[in-house]
Amino acid sequence: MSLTAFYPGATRHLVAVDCIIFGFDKGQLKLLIVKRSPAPYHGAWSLMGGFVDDGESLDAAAARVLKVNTGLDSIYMDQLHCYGDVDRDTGGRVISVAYYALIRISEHLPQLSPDYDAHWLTLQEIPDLIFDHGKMITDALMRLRDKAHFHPIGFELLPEKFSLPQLRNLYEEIYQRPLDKRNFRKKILSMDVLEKLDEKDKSTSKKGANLYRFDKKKYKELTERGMVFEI
Amino acid sequence: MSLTAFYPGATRHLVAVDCIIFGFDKGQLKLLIVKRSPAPYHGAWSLMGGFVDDGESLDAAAARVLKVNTGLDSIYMDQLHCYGDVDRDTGGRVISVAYYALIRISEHLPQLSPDYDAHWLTLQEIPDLIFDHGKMITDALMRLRDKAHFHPIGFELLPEKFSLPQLRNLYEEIYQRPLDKRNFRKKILSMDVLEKLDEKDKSTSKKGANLYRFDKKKYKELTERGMVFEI
DNA sequence: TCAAAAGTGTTCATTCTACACCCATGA
DNA sequence: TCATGGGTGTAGAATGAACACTTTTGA
Repeated sequence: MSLTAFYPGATRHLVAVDCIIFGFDKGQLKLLIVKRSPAPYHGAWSLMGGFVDDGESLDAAAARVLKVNTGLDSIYMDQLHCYGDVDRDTGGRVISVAYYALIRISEHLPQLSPDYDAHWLTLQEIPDLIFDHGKMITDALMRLRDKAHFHPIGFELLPEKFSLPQLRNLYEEIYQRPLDKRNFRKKILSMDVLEKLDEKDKSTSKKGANLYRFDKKKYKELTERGMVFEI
Repeated sequence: MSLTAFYPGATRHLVAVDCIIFGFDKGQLKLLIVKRSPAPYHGAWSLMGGFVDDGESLDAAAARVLKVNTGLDSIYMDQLHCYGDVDRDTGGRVISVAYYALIRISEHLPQLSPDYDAHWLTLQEIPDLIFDHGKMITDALMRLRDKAHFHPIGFELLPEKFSLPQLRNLYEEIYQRPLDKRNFRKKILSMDVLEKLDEKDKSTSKKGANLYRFDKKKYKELTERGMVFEI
């Protein structure tokens, strides 16, 4: 059964996915940005992207682009928005579906090989990007804030074991404002979704900070009983 | 400068927009659903949709589909999500960008002409729809709830002049739970974005309910000063 | 012993929730 | 006059925000 039998004459479009990749490293929120090799705009900064293939879902295309560029698998990804202005890509009409991804830099990418031309940049370091990629990043940041507020996605950016000061630091970066140490601790612990480990992280202080682990199972149980995660 | 010079060999896709159209009438939240005429699935229930043309942005395509189907212009529309599973459309691979729209039924569409085969149905009346249109509606409802919570989009569904009981009724429909009369009134009035008119709506009671109007200008001023709309 | 970060409680202000009676009016 | 929906206030509970000192330990 041919497609054009049903939908004759409709215009076909190039459809791409672009990935806004967040990481958290040395207390700072960072984005993975590449120097573009394909024309047009060779050498310009851009997000990682690629075209959606035949027989490939959008989600799969986004996962593939991430995998090809970073080698990573099983990463948290979520669709951000579909960008469809006619002239958004100066190389021709391309509709782009943007996804954002959250990566544990420390575990997965101790350092990117420099010849890859991919760089972890802080929000302040982000240069001008091609097309509407700058807008995509702005939108992704807003989405990250909104989402992090009511969903436990922050943990996707931290190592499996983390300290409360680390976690607070992360949220301070995401929200771009200071959070009270005691109130933060009270709130997150009151939700009862962190497992306190018998281990300390001594890398940032002599006393050492207790390590915790996010308990997914417990979180699921509690939300099913109506608990609302909020931080 | 030809596109394929830059992007040779990339697959082109059919891209559609589908519209989830919300209305509020007789105290009930409703959706505009059509009986589909084009093959495949002639006669089945579906959302309004259409293909994205060459030289047409996604937003423009969504607005066009709405205009063609309802005659309406300048309607609140917002992108919901881009649906891209390979087999989502059984007639062939079509990527669909879903938009939701909010319509003042009372002002614009007192009644739809029955020969249009478009129908305002309550959430309970919605039949099984083709493809993933049911999922789109579920997603749109969740989005409407989230958005209505912190943005004054409810007013898009009401006539310009409305009473507080009417407004409360709308939010009860959106959230699917009863709201306390006094607390609701207190909250919405405390935000100081409603203009109290010197008019009453006597259609639902002998005493009559005072009419109000949403003051966009005031709302804008207040949000610029940091006020957060929440209901 | 001291510098540096981790950890800990309380108070006050604000917001949320629950709740019941009078009012205006057309039938 | 009465039935119907519109309109109003308060008290107690819960939550949020502000704030300072003690603990641990490696250098």
